[in-house]
Amino acid sequence: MNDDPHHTLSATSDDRSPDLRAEAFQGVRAARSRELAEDYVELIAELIHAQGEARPVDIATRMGVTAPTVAKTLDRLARDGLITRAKYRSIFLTEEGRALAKECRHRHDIVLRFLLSLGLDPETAERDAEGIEHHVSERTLELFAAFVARS
Amino acid sequence: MNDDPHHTLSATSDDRSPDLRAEAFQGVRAARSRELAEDYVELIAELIHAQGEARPVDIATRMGVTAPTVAKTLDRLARDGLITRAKYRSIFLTEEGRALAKECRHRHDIVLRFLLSLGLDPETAERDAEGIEHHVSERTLELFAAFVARS
DNA sequence: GCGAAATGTTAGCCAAGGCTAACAATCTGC
DNA sequence: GCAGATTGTTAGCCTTGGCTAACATTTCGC
Repeated sequence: MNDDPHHTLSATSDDRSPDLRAEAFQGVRAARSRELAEDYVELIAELIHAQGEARPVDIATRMGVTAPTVAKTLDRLARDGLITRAKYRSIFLTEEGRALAKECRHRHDIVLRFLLSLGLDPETAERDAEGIEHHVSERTLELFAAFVARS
Repeated sequence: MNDDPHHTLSATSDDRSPDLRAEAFQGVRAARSRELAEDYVELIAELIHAQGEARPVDIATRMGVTAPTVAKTLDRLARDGLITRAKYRSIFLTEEGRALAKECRHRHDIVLRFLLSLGLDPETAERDAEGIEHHVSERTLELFAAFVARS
């Protein structure tokens, strides 16, 4: 797997070409730029389900940010076609937003259940899942799901 | 594990208090703000090991960004005490930078080996590890390491 | 050792995602 | 139905992390 005789840095030293490496980082950056939108859409879907509507104040509370930050982010989501909103009214997901929410929920669920299967306590599992879910490829997700099913 | 009779949203519905939820997101945001610094420091350590020195041009190539972006980021790292640099000279890690690099390398290794143990192909494993490593708690890391050792 | 190529820096632009302060609208209780 | 509380918006500021264009320095080839 690795015939570097030195082996000093690590047992999994990264000998990929700089280009491949650069691609990986670009992928990570792309994922990062989607993360916030995914978190919002997922939360909005949840609020609509749980309370019948999604209000900025509830989003702010649950995201741990201030109301103006929520307003600005919601404007971006609307611009990007994920939600619709009217002044002083609660928020609705577009078809596209609902699709994204569903997909995120699915990924979140699998990651969370995977971590729980490994034996992680629920609170840490929830925290880690929140961060990890946006960085898991389709292939990895399948492996996680298979592991959960097997356990 | 979950006695919610509805069970309509998901098998792992999130009934944490809004405050706990907000904390989780704050943690994720904190992790995000550290990510770039960690990636740079890790890469700088690697370059120093592999080539004897870390030059901005190599960082730019491997991170997939332009030279001015690297320059600006390096200024922030210097401001934050992770590296030292002189104009037109190559980059050095401070004691603190070296410690961070070591820690990151360790986390990266475990996550990567864990993904490989699950049966993921090396290229995808490397890509996913890059994104995941910053969002894995100490507890989770231990579980990953234990899994690798067991397999 | 000089000129060209490679590398590094500076200036200035942009968008995202935070914040506070100030104001506007809606909702609630009486 | 109005006053006060709650909620929502707007304006303006900041940092981060991207970019291009322009310029400065260093290094390399000969």
